[in-house]
Order: sequence, then structure tokens, then C-alpha cells
Amino acid sequence: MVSFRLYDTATREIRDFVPLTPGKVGIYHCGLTVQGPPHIGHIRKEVVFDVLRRWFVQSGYQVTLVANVTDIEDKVLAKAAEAGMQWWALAYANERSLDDAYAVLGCIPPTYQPRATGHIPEMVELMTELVERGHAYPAPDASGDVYFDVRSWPAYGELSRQNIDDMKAAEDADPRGKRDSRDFALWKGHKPGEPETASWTTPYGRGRPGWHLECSAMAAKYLGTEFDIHGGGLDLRFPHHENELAQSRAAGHPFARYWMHNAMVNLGGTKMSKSVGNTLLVSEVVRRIRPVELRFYLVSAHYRSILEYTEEALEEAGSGYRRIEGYVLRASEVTGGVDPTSEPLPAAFTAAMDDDLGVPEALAVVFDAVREGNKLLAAGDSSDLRSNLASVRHMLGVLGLDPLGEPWAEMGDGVFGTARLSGVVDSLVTSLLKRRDEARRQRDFATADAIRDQLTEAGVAIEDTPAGPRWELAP
RNA sequence: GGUGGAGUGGCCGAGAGGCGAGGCAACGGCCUGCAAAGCCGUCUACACGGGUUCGAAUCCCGUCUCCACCUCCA
Repeated sequence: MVSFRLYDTATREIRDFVPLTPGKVGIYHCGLTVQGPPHIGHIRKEVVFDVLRRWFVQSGYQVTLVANVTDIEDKVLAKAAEAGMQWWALAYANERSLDDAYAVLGCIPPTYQPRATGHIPEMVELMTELVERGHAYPAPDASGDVYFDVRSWPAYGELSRQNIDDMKAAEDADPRGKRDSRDFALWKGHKPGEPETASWTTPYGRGRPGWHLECSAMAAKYLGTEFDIHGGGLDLRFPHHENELAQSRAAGHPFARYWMHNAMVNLGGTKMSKSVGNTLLVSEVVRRIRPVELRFYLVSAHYRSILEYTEEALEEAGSGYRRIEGYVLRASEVTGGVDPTSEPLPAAFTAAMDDDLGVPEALAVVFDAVREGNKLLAAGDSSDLRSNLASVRHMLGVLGLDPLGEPWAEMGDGVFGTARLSGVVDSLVTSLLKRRDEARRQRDFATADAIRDQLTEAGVAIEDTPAGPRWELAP
């Protein structure tokens, strides 16, 4: 079939992608800890995996995409307590804002979006298995904690190539009977003062799951004990993914065949994160720039490159996208619409995407095609224009950026796909354009320009084309 | 201290031994009543110092700077 190649963090090389089951691909990536609404660093990851998924679908795979929601965790409890609300109410609210962010950026929702708290039995089962196999042990102080014994698993550190003995000595103020300070909690015993609703009974006492255990249990449930791709942000490689890998393998699961990590979004030279305080919420940014332009910005850098966020770069990306969009809209007005899948993807585009999701190169192919299309448009060549337009839209669709595709066409940008309001505006603008046209014919440019200024003032951009004037909302 | 990654033209951002990615901005031209949009052209870059090679942004050695992880983190 296709020759998709993917960089595998575990082996540190680009490898041919060979699915576990021909024609199918199972992907798990760590969703969010719903302690707050998503920022654009979080959503970069969602967009990256959305593009990956679309590329697999385009390549003929049946895709199962799982992105978990960690809805029980120290910070969720702490923030809920601060806000004087139930922890689960806070978690639900933030999960909803995550879903909103998915939708506003045109990400196809995951096939499954399991919540940690919905999978306690699976987690307890996995934990019990690990204890029975001698890879985990309950804390001797009867706190209810259960730890993974890293020394019992010689491969520990294989993913991040960390050597246990070279690690910074953990400054664990409260080792609570850990055999090694690097041992991590599979389960956290219930502490006095924590809500009763935030703990569950296990053979080792009451408590709640640790973060790492959640993902191992949920990945196995929805994708099986062996699956194709495990993804997440690069910052999760250690300890989270290392720990997941260790506990799943120690339980006898082959686990993920490829590990895929996206690079961070930096702001002011450091990783965007809550603790640094340099975050930009998706909901805020989307007020300054159209969502599709934000998506274009996030997609346009290779997923393994750090994206250094600046307002200028974001605006530049917006200009670039408008160049593409302008062509698609103008060409569509001439051709009357085309079926994007009627044209195959250009070989250069496919080659770029097959090479570890080479989106930047793939976009260069798009821009080249747009330039060709603009020439065809100027030459009035409508049959070649039709196929060029279809091809461009086909490529854009794979990236989730087709201005006339889901969901952008319905969002009311431009002349196309808008509902009643745009019909009203269109008739008003059109009548003004008619008056301007009459004035121009009489070479009364003062009046013509006054009308144009009036429209510009109102946020309407005018363009005179060989086929007559056209308008759109100014960016 | 340990483990990885990165430094590319005014800006963003690919590439990874020879063929000027692409975008944004700027400037010149064409088109236009003027614009806008578009098209054509200009701006020949790869942190620094050595080395290998016919040839290095790309490989090797050294230096500097930055980022991520080793603690919750997409």
C-alpha cells in the first residue's frame, strides 16, 4: 500500500510504517488533564494528530483515534477546592472547553475520548496484575499508595534512554517506603481532607489512580494490548510515557509499536505552560484571528519543530492563508464549484506527507498550485482551472484547511456558504457596487471612490476583476 | 550532573554533500481611471572556528548561544 514513514521516538529514526493489522491503524495520544481550558500549545497537539489521522484516512486506512481525558488528578482536586466546586464539575467544564477548541479548529473528534474515572476497574486490574508479577508493591505504611518497582524492570528508561543511576536524585521529601526514589505511584492512597468521591476501593486500600496507570489501562481497552502509534507532547516522553511503557510491558503487553511526539509551542523563548504563566488560551486567540488561520499557523511548521509563537508570525500565517483562500473563492465563482476528490493528489504532495508528515513541503506544493491556478484564472482557462481548483482543495482538505470544506464553509467567512445574513449584506453591497459601476462608467471617479471608501469603512474589501467587481469581508 | 533537540536571508519556516523549498514583508515592473487582488522580477541565507571532500548549510572536531526532559506539564 502506501509507504508512509514516521519518526519513532523510541528508535530515534524515521521508520516505514507497518500497521499491526493491514488497512487499520490504532492511535492513542494523551489528551488533557482537565485542570483548565486548553491553550494553543495543547491544541497544537490536537491539530497534529488530526492531520495524521486525515492522512491515514486519505491513504485508505481505517483509523481509531483515542485521546483520553484525565479528569482526576492533584491539580483538578486543588483547583476545584479553591473554586469551591466539586472536582468533577470542574473537570466536566474544562472537558467541554477542550471539545469546543477541537470544534473551532476543525479537528475531527477522537473516535473515543475516555475519561479516567470511567475506567477504574480496568486500572485496578492492571495494577493487581503488576503486583502479582512482582513489579509493583503497596506502600508498607498502609497509606494506600501502590508503587511500580523500577528496579524490577531492567528495560526501564528504554524510551527516553535515561539511566536510572544518572537521574537527578529525586528530592522526595516523603518517600513513604519507596524501594527506590524513582519508583512511581500507580495508585495514590486517599488522604484526609480529600473528597470521598475522589477515591475508590482497591485490594490495597482506598485511593485514586496515578496518571500513568490511566493511559496504560485505557489504551489497552480501546486498542488492545498491542497497537500502532502512541503519541503526545514531547514533554510527556519522560516520565509519563516511560512509565506507561514500563508498566504495560511488565504486565505482558507489547504496547505501542511507534512513539510519536510533537514539539512544543514556545512563547518568549520558553515552553508555553501554566506554571510559567505564558499561556494563550485558544478561546482568546480565536478572538483576534480567524480559527482557520490559527489552524494554518499551527499546521504550517513541521510537528517536530519548536514553534516560537509571536503575534507577527501568526498574522503572517493569516496573510498566507488568505492568499490560498482568495484563489479558492475566486476560482470557485468561475467554475461554480468542483468535487475536490475528482482530482488525485499531486505526487509531490503525497511524497511530502508520506515522509513523516512533511506538511511544510506539502504546503509549498499547495502554494505552487495556487500560483498556477491564479494564472489560469487570469487566462480564463476554465477546464484546466477546474482541475487545478479540485486539486488544491483536495490537498487543503487533507490538512483540514479547505475554505469550502467542513467546517469552514459554514463559519460564515467570505461570500460562500454563509447563511441569511450574508444574503442581506450581499444585496446591499451589490446595490452600492452597481452605483459605483455607473459612476465609473461616467468617469465620475470621485463618487466611485467615495462609495468604495464607504464600503471599506464598513469592512468590505472590493476587487475589480475582468468579470466585474467582487467583494468579501476585509480580513 | 544525566538525556535529547535546535541555531538558515528583514521575519516565519523547509531541506540535510552539488541542482536558489515555500510563505510574509519590502522594492521594481505588468495589469488597473486609481486601488485591491493577481502575475513577472529583485533581495543568493544557513551561529562561530578549524577539518574532510573536486564540491559542505548538509559530514567530522572544537567553541558559543538557546530549548525540552530528568518534578505536574501537550
